[in-house]
Amino acid sequence: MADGSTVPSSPPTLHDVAREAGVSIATASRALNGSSRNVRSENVSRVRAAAAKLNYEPHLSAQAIARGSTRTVALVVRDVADPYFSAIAAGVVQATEEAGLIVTMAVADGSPERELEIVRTLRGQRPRVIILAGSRIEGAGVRDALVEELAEYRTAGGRVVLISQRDLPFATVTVDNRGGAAELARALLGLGYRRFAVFHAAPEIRTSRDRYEGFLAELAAAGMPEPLAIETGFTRAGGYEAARRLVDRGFEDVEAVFAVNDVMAIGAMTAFRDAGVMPGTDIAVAGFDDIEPALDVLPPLTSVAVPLREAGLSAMRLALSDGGEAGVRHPVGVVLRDSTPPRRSA
Amino acid sequence: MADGSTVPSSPPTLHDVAREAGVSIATASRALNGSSRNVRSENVSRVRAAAAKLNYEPHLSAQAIARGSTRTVALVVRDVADPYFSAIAAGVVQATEEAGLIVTMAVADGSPERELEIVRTLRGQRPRVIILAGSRIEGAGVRDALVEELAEYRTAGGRVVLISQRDLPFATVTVDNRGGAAELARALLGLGYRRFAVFHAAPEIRTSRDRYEGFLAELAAAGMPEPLAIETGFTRAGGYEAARRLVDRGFEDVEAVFAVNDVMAIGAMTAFRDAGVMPGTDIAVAGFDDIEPALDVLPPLTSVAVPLREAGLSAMRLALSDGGEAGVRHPVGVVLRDSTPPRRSA
DNA sequence: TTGTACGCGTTATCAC
DNA sequence: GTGATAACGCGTACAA
Repeated sequence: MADGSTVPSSPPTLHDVAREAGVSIATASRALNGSSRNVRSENVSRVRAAAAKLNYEPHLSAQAIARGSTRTVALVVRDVADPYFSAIAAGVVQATEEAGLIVTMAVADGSPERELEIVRTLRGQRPRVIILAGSRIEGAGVRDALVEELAEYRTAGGRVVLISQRDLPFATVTVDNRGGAAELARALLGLGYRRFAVFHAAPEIRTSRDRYEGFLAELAAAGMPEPLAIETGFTRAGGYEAARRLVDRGFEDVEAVFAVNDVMAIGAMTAFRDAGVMPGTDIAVAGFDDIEPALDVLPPLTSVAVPLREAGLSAMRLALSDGGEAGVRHPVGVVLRDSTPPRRSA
Repeated sequence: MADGSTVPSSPPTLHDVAREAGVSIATASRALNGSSRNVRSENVSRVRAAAAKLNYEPHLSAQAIARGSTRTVALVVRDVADPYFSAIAAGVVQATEEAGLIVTMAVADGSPERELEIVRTLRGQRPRVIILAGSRIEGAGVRDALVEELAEYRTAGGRVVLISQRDLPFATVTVDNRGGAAELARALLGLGYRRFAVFHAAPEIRTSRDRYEGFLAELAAAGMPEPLAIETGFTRAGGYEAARRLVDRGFEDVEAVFAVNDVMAIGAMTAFRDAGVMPGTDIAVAGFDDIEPALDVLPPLTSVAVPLREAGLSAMRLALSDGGEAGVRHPVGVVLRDSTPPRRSA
């Protein structure tokens, strides 16, 4: 029972490295990450060698507590599996790793209460940054509680960045949802469509509301009749269900459907087809986001391109460049495809 | 300048709570999360009230260092934006949150070296669990280094779980890739197909290799000629490109394409269509994974259903129920759709 | 340039 | 039941 015992051996500490290198703990610390260069280069290499030999890796929690700040970025999304959020997450993770930081992830699942709870417990992590993507915080008291919580966090030195949620006193990266929807409306009008249905989500979801309103406003400005509005879930299943409802009630004179995001639009296309209604032929369909699958469905989906990954990158950039409540707004662009073919004028 | 100064106020500590409640730090600690029940209930509520009033949240790093263990689960994936991995990640996150733990995420981007580097620095987090999904570790020395690194981590009390990567001395959750591919081959033979092309990825990607080999083995067992193999990327772009190559060379007598995952298959379908070759009509296409978009493309994609989210859940379950090198293997099932219509016998 | 010693916020081990 | 106090692993004055 001399040395070969390989039981729960704990990882080497700075102490071990120092001993191995024959220097003090302080010197070892300085040699490995000292902001001060005041260490004899010979000792530096000695310490580095010892660290490498022992396969030493500094205990991040210990560093955090000693330094008074962590290296983590907390990301809160509605749903990782949704391509919209996973694209944003990909951008956040990339930028975070490039900055040498660590991402922690939490899923709010569309519940404002859950989101508030997450933010509350998140503070225990003492993250450097909190990024909220796709929150749904228009609901009365929860909203205020969340704002207060975030404000307190910021007062303690944290950075808050919201993605796609403006009107809150924090740095924000948005996309021009209203403008994009309006542009889409103009494009569809230009193609000859006149009677629309809009599949939108609950107004608490800001993204949905902005797109919905932008579309409506443009239609109204063009003197068009009000479109048929169907409220449903902000998901593929929601789009599918809304399309079924539309088919069931008989869609009268509706010529084109605008679903406020692509997964809804794609779900709707499949529902139409399942009901024997051919998207692109019997009814036009347009979405929003221009996620990858939009190219792969048939007919390819008309959409509004949103730089999702870029939004994630911007969020981190914003967080690191301690700007105030500034915000960046990404432009979007309509992409016309075969799901909305030109319509022969009535 | 008395009390209203709201500058960088740091978050309340246990000390503050104790003072506010009029008890000692030790009592406060015990009242909030002490495993020992030896605290007067009156004091418990007093402390709880103080904590609530101050909006106290325990410093996780401090707890980690005091307790000697963190509450984090480290997840390493190839790419968050890929629906395959985001589905797995969703499962992992869900199970982790249910267990009251925290997920950190890192992206390996398909590089074994990067993955090794990630695992190395990950040890600094002292995570309770490391989950590797979709690694690519068959490459010579990197593989051994990774195994050694993980083994060392485990010796220090950490739990390692691999998803979709067997043959390594760690707990593993796999899906029956070989069996599923063989079953798919049988099904396609049953539909009357005889001449195949297979789009597969580099053999270092174990998942791809297993599916490829399973498909080949079944074909061979049935006395079929060897299929045309095209190696490409494990992504949508890879599938697209492989399909282009197949079209360019003229695909002779190939009747059906098996792409080793759905995103490749979907990319291939789009490429075929772009080239004027109608998938399902001019050429059959089958994939693997049965991700959601498989239902939305036209024709709907024949695939092999893999319980991705379940795999993520299993991984966490495995990690928490300190089993040894055990493993779970999820069954898969062929789902025939219109992308592989029955073929009139030759 | 280096080492000693203290502090970070928390838990755990003691006495009381 | 409770309160000092010593850890935990590290950074960093301060002194040498």
